[in-house]
Amino acid sequence: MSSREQKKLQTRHAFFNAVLDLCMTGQSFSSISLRQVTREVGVVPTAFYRHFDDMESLGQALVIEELGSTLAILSQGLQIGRKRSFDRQIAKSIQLFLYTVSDKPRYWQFLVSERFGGSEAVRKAIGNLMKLHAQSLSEDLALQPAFAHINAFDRRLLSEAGVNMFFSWIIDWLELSYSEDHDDEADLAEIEKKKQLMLHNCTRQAQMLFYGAYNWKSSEETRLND
Amino acid sequence: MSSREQKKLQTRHAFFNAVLDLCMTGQSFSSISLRQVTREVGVVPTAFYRHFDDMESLGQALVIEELGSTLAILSQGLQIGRKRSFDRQIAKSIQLFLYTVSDKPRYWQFLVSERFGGSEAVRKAIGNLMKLHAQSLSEDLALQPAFAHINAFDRRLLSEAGVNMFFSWIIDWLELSYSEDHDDEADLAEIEKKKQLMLHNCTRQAQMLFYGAYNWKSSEETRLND
DNA sequence: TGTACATCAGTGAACGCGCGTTCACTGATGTAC
DNA sequence: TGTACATCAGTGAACGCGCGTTCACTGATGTAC
Repeated sequence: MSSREQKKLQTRHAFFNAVLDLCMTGQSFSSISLRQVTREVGVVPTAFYRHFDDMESLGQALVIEELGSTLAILSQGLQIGRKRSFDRQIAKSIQLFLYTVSDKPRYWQFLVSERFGGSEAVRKAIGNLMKLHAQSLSEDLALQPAFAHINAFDRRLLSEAGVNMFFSWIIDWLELSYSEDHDDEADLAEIEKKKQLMLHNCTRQAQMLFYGAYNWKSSEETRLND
Repeated sequence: MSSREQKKLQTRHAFFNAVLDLCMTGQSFSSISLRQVTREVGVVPTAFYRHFDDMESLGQALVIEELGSTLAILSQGLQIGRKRSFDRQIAKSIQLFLYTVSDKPRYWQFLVSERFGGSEAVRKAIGNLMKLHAQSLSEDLALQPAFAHINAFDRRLLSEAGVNMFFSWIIDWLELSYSEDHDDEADLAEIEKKKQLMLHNCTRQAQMLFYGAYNWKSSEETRLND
């Protein structure tokens, strides 16, 4: 790759980083202006068009090129169904998940905030990502003997419910993580206690869902009408 | 109440409606401008300040004054734990929930989109609403014999997981509802089939969670460390 | 290797536009006597 | 009931500002011979 191409890719990543940083200041992606982004990157506004058609394309590219790999890494790490001890595996997986989230806060904050946000392209890109993630979780669960009695369709439903549940924790968890950085040291113990409590509660919620699935009979019809 | 006060209240509601309508066009609340709202209401931009300090306050008031009652009505209608037949009760409750959502699409779309959106005041107001809703669901569940063995703490966790699950369906459900209005008549049967399938899938997801809770032992500790 | 030309990421001036907010105002409604 | 004054929701002109996008440009990097 030529040094010119390298430099361009570098700037492209700077655009992604600028968006993520700006989104951490409390504003949503659709309220961020093209000029704000270029200012953050350190280029002139017109340079934007060398990389993207408009903000919508930038957001879409960010999700597809940057956030996709984050989710993929998580999927690979989880492997929730690969181990024997089903019970402890849930607790460990939740722990891994939440600390993965803390590790790249900007990525997860963006995913959650913009999942139902103002940009259609971004919404769709995130939706696709989550479907892929649910698919991958579903395949993992298929390996777990405890779920052998659940058919593929129900396993997919379970995975989607699981992924949605995991995502519902992210914002609260990140808020706890942030307070860790800003509060004085005396409170650190207090925050750590809160994090342990949240880990505990999230694990319990996940257990209710997955125990439910464990006790589930795929053969049983769900009738809607009386 | 004087006719002048009545007129003012009317305009205040017109502001709420304007925001909801504008949010249905695909843009997020934080990207809507003050002038857009006043244009939609049909008053001059400066008239805005007779009612609200800024857009942030408008959003907050909208959630507290308008959307709170919507959720309250739903809670009242659900009463998920009040009936004997626990199994069928889930199916009926999901059905009621989704049709409540279709009934006031703008309200639910706003709640979901802005739950993690760009306005802190709105985010917090919606968070409070959802906590209240989870609380009310938890109290309902306490009346259901099937959950008598679950302690109050776990019941609260279950309720929060449930409310999050319900909210995760809303956007997909509304998209189905919208397509009903816009597609040609030939496809109506197709869409109705999709809605029935989604009702079926949502019910199954809810059953997994609540069956899980049914099989849950509150006495069992959730240990996090090895 | 050296030269002449092509490419193209980033520049900088300029544009018209919608924005939030100020201010002094109008005129219908409400109140005090 | 009639009059004189107060209130205040909505008006309309004006402001300075940041916005997205256009255009012709610069100068470093890449390529062909």
